[in-house]
Amino acid sequence: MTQPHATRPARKRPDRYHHGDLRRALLQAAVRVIQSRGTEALTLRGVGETLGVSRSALYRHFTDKAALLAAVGQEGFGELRARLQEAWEQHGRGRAGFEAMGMAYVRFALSNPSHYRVMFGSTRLGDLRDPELVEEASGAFQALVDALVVLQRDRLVRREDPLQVARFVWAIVHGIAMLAIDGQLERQRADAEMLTRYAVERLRTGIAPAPDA
Amino acid sequence: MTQPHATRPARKRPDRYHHGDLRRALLQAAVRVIQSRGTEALTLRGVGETLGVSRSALYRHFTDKAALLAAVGQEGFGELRARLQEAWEQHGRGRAGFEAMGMAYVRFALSNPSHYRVMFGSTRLGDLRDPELVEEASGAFQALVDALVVLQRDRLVRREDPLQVARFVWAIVHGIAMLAIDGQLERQRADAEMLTRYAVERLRTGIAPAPDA
DNA sequence: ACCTGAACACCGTTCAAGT
DNA sequence: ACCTGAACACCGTTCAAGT
Repeated sequence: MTQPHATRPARKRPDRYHHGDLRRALLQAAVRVIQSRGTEALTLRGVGETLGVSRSALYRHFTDKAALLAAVGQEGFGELRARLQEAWEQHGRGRAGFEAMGMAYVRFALSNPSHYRVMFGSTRLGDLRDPELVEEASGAFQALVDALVVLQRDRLVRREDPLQVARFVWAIVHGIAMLAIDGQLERQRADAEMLTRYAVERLRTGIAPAPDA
Repeated sequence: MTQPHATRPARKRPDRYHHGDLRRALLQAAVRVIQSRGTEALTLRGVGETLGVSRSALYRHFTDKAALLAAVGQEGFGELRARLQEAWEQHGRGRAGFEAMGMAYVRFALSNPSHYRVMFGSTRLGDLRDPELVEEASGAFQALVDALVVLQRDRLVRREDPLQVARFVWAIVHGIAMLAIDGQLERQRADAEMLTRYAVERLRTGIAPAPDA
């Protein structure tokens, strides 16, 4: 207040030398670009420019573009896990909760298609897979395993290896999500949600005719 | 035979002006690069060079790189349909044939991971989807629908909308294939095949406990 | 420690020009 | 009709240099 408004506090100066938490800013900017304009549109020059930073400043915080994408993917798996746990807990940790998880999974993917693709695509970029990305992906998968163990305890799911059942369920929602994202379902969102509901029901009883039919 | 061997038939001259069927040659070269070194390694300059042709010759036959990739994807869907039909017909068009189709699907994807990715990824490249690619993809999907209709007739599958059942089954094998390709299953091929077998069985009877359990 | 700016080796695409 | 070769506007990455 005592200063003339020509010299603002440092946090307002866009041309200052050090950039608070540049790594975090770069990551958020990358996520924003991917969300709004797709992964193809993500360029290191572009994110640097929006942050008012040189295009090579990024290399102080990420070894290369693949590492940046791995961080984006990691962030996505964290969000996905949160959505799955919310759905499970807010719908009674039973059959309804299980269906809600499936819907939440597919909705997350369709609401963040480019981000979702990076989550699974960036594991193969770079020679060795980013261990932190793998860790976060395991966390999301574990949310599914945990739910299945509860369903098994309540005799709603066969008592087989929960990891195997979880992989099966994961493949189904991942398959639906990817088909929808890639435009293989006619009316993307509506068909994906209908298919998810159908899948949850047929997952329970199978596609063989009912015994009394 | 009457000509001296210094002047061979035109088809043997590698430096001739016109290139028999350049479009076909470009497509095959692109498939070869994608198979052996991945989609990232596919450059128009590269395929031109291996064919001894300028890098812009390609634009006489494809509107751009996305169109070339769409043609690659189209070719892949044709091969996939052939594999599915083979498996179905050679295993008795029944329950065994259905499982064989599932295995054939996943094996095709794991044997041609980059090609498989292009098949599904190139639908979103380009603003309007290549109609020939869509057509070929529908053909592969139809092989699955046809099999399900037979299974329904023989009372091995519920008599619901076969398109819906087919989408469900497709999502499962696609999900397994994508997870395996992206390195989300520990031992890629072994886990994918085990999971496929498991899926076919649980697909039949569901994951709910058996009625007499 | 952190960032810059020029340079390098790549891309896809276009277009006037050749045959 | 079909292809060439130079040019253009982009990339990611490196590295000596600045503060």
